[in-house]
Amino acid sequence: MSLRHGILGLLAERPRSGYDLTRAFDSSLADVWPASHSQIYPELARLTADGLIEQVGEGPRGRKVFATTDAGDAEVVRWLRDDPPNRAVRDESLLRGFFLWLLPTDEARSQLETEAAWHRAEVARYEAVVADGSIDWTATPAARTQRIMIESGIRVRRALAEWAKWSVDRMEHDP
Amino acid sequence: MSLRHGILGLLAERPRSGYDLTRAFDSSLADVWPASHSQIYPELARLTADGLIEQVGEGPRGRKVFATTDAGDAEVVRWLRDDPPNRAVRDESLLRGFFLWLLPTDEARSQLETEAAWHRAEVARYEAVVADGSIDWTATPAARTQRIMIESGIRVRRALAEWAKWSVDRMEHDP
DNA sequence: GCCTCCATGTAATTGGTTACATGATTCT
DNA sequence: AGAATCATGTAACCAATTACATGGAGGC
Repeated sequence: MSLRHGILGLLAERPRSGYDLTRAFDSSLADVWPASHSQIYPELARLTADGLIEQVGEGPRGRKVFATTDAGDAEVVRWLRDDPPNRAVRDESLLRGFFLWLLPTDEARSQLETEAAWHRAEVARYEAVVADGSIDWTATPAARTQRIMIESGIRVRRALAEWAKWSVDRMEHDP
Repeated sequence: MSLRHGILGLLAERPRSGYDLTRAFDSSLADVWPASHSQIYPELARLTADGLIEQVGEGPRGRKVFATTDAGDAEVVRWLRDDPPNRAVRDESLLRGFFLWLLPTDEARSQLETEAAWHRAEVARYEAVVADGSIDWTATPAARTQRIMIESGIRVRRALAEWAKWSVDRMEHDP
């Protein structure tokens, strides 16, 4: 139940509304665990019913702000400590890769070049976030951790960009 | 509909049974698109009903061998050409990373060391497959493509192993 | 005779996506 | 006045996991 724990983890940092959570799952967490508001709002209701979070405030337009309860904080930590990570990863781009031999060589090559370009653009996007002067990545434990997680994104994308280029070169002299 | 196209792609290479497909989704494709037999058998029925595959043989223990039809072959190619890849990736290990600041530093460090070790072991596993003398990676277009896809696994895992080590070092002098 | 692997399927539940539905506030 | 953004929710559908269920063939 990763969505559940993702929400708990975000609320353990600071109180947020469903809308705030939706934006977090759509920006910083989008590359590891995307989630939409239609999933988040019902889960907030369940987490409240289970006593792991509670509403701690309200705002304009019916905004409801939630925070973790002590039980909720304990549950995230328990999850991190005791639940073994589910290492199943689903990546449609790479699945397609397995079947590229079904296309004419030049089309396959062109698709891999598109992949390389996409990953390079992602690296640039991450690097721009890191270089953003308005963020102090040493300010809090959460910020330091976030800096580390951005680094994982940079390195994975860079590896995939270089891999895609390597594949194109390899196909060049071995069609 | 990635499962559907994954099955079509595998059957485009050569005829297989549901059991064969299950093993493929559990070995070579496991790292990009895991799928279990309980998903595969109903999908084979749907693909048959849609005229994209057909049963071309049978074997002991009720084994049914399927192959793509011309329409099926055309559909995989159409998918590769026209459907933009869904780039949403879900990785629970990395999601957990975002919340490691909730653990005492030494526990967080130890978790990252476990990650590094796991990724290094995966790299070794892939490298053993590549080094397996009984496989000729230049024999067919499909084999050449598979070699390229294994390389993506090696490079991504290596990047993550090195990232995890980098994170531990970073936490060392900046707790 | 027993164990392992091969081989196929269904059912119940959970998780996730897409579409539907509504409305307040703020900015220009 | 109109557009963009903030803000919440539900419903229908599709995809995936886990559990249930069964049995044949081959090796030892």
